[in-house]
Amino acid sequence: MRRKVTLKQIAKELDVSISTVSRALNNSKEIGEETRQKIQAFAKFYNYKPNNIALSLKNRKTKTIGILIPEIVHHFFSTVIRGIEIVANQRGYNVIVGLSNESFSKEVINMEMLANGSIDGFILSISKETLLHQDYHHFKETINQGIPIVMFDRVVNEIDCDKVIVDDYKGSYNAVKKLISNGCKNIALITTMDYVSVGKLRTQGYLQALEDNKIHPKSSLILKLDDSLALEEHLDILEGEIEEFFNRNSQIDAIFAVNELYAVTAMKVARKLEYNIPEDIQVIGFTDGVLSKHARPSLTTVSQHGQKIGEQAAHLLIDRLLLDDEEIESENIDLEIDANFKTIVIETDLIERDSTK
Amino acid sequence: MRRKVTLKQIAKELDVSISTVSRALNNSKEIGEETRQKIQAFAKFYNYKPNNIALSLKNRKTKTIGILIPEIVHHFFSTVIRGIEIVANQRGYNVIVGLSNESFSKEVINMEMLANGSIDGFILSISKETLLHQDYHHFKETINQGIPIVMFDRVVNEIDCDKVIVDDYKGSYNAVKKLISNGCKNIALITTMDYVSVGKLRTQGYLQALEDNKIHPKSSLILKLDDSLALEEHLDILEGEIEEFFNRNSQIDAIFAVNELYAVTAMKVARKLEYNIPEDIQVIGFTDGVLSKHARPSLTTVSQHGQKIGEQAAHLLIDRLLLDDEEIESENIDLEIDANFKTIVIETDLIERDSTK
DNA sequence: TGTCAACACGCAAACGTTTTCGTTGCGTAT
DNA sequence: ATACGCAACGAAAACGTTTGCGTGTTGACA
Repeated sequence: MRRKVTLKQIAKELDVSISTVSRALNNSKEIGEETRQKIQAFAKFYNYKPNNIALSLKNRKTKTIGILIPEIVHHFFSTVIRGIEIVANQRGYNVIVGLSNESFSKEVINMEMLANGSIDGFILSISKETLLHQDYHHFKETINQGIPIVMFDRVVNEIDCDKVIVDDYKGSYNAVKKLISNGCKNIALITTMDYVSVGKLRTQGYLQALEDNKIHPKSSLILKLDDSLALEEHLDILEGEIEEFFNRNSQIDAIFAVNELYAVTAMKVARKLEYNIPEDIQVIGFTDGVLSKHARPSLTTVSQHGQKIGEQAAHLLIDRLLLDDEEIESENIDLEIDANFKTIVIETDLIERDSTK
Repeated sequence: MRRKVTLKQIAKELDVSISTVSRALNNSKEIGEETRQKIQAFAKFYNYKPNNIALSLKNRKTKTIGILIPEIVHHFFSTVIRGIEIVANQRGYNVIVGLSNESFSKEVINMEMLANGSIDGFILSISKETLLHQDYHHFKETINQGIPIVMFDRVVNEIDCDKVIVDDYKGSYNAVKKLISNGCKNIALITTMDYVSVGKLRTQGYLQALEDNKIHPKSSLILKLDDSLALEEHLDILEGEIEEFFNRNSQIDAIFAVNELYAVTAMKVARKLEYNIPEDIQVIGFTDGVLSKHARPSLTTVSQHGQKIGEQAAHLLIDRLLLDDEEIESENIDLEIDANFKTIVIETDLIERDSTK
């Protein structure tokens, strides 16, 4: 077992000083050609690579970004991570992942853990519990410590930072508009509780699309489901809820669901009740995941472009990190002033498949 | 913006030495009760938290583990990550994720990047390209530098390290046995090219199950597909291949597929060709993902328990890291001797759903 | 021959910790 | 009064880098 070689060891071996070795390896022209060659050859032979931790300590930056998301076994979130990772890697950053599991305390713990020097900035999506409690002190403190945050998808106005969001409103607006132009009159909405911001926006888009087309929204056609039903183990309960919903509202001719699972479950129930899709009932879901592509019939969805979201978020964060560097170098003190936070909106696409006409 | 407070700042402010502050905060009894209280109160007020990077440098361990996987938008891999993250967090570790995207060079780059001090050990699954080239020098070098590796799922005998694998052989053996006991005579296998070890093992299990039941395997009933077909964009090609396969072999009464996608695609094609499932053709897939649960009919699968794999892998790695620590403290030099690598086999389960009788 | 660049390199500080080894001051036993 | 032990704290090294500054050795030039 041969541990990694350090500058000190090289220096001792070649009988020069540590600084000489460092400069030689960094191709400083302060070092004579001969010694430089010798040192570089030696270093190459022993496969010298500078120690990242030491560099991090010295430079006060780690070149890694922290990702904090509620769940990783989830098509959307993992797609975002992929986008982040690609850009991060391109630009010389690593990613360290923390999972909140939708829990407030885990989110706080994870954040504090990583904020103590482990990362240069965060990219995160807020956990449901945090959104419910509306307690955002950990975000504020982190930002106050000079650690930039980029939020995506589940964001919140109270926090001043860069954001990347999906146009949930327009996405569902267009989806519902599509259903209307396909001749649907009684369009049902299957959604979640309101405290998740994206759910609220998607509901608003639904309502607005109806109104703009002179259709009076009926509250009976809106099914609000508890989040816990989205868990795999409660799938049958979810089906039951939706089935009752259908039975209460036999006039339904279209369904817009705020996520993929609700949509495919609705399709499953509809077929069980002997509705034909898309002839009797047309269905559109939000979030284009693996289920939508392979459902039967394949599901028309509002695609969120998760990877692009991740890429944009990573660019935003890294841009800001580099900007901060420059400002520190130029001893520019008006850091507070030019904060200039951006919110990037990623447009959704309606991917038409077989669940709509 | 208030940057994080350091020991030095506390020391200066309270007019004591850095060492006193450090000891006071660590509750050393070398420090007088009074000063200790004072320092702790001050530290608490300014929310002092030790800098992780400095600790890492001092302790020569980072308390983070590197995960290196081919792909993250993948039910199995993300499930494994979740398992790793849970255990890692419990035991005080962070996880940093690198994606090889099935590429050899990206795997090497990522590994070298992280091996320079950023992590204490690796948990990884080998990329297809690496398996194809059979070039494992980067694993060997990493291990040689004293950085332990735990491999999962896609492992390789050439490398001596801890491993967590699925019993691919027995899993597919039992699946095929089930099909046979359900009365199937002409069981087709849809698999990948051989160089992915798990694919090979699953094929072997298939063959052995047939032989043990006096069924002569026919090569015409084995469809080997190129991996690239598994990509979303080539879905129609995949369907075409499978459709031709069906047409060549009209006697097929069961299908065993080595992954979820092949299985559901086969079901889709079978239905298109007006076979009934499970009456005419029964189907079993490997890898229990989201597709299997929601396919129509729902797919009987061999479940791999990805989360458990991740948890076991994390335990193996962390156990070894702690073991190494002890050995260093006791200056035990016979590190090489008691390597004692384990291979944990996670048994699969056959989850019976509606695609089998 | 003396002066002064230019060159090539070493010293030491700094990043933020922990920890070993002192160093005080003071009370107590001899 | 001397020695000794102990409590309470400080100085400094170490982890592995980078970098500003100092220094010695050249060579050229006046």
